[in-house]
Amino acid sequence: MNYWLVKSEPFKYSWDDFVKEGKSVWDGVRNYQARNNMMAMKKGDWVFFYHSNEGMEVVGLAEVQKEHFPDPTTEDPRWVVVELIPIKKFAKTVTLKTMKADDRLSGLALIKQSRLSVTPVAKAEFDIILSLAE
DNA sequence: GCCAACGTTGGC
DNA sequence: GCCAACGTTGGC
Repeated sequence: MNYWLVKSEPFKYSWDDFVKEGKSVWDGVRNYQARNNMMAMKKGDWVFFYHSNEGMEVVGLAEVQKEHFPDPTTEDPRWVVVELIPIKKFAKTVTLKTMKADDRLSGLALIKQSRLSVTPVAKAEFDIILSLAE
């Protein structure tokens, strides 16, 4: 069981859009590191859903429904997608500010590699963020 | 809106 | 294969 974090700009695709559709094919990733992370995702892994640019906070929890398959939005075979389903919206969102201020989260890939759209989250980090969200 | 970080491209 | 130029992302 692994843990991840995906980013989306809420004015393009928000948590509410995600819930409305009931699932999401995470397409459009054109970065090798992010792609590699998606390829490592297993069905049942948990995924934080983060709003970048506006909000800058973790808003909810999702789960990997389908492991990687070719990105239907491109002919290029290098790119893959995963399918995610929403699990729950957090009672309290966890802002980037909060995470940056927490020493226990100083190693978070989200903070260290702010431009990467799909990042791994360690079990310990996952538990801390989850506890901050409840 | 600015700019730092960083990935990608292309000339050599 | 190096590196400068350029484009994109995302925090502030």
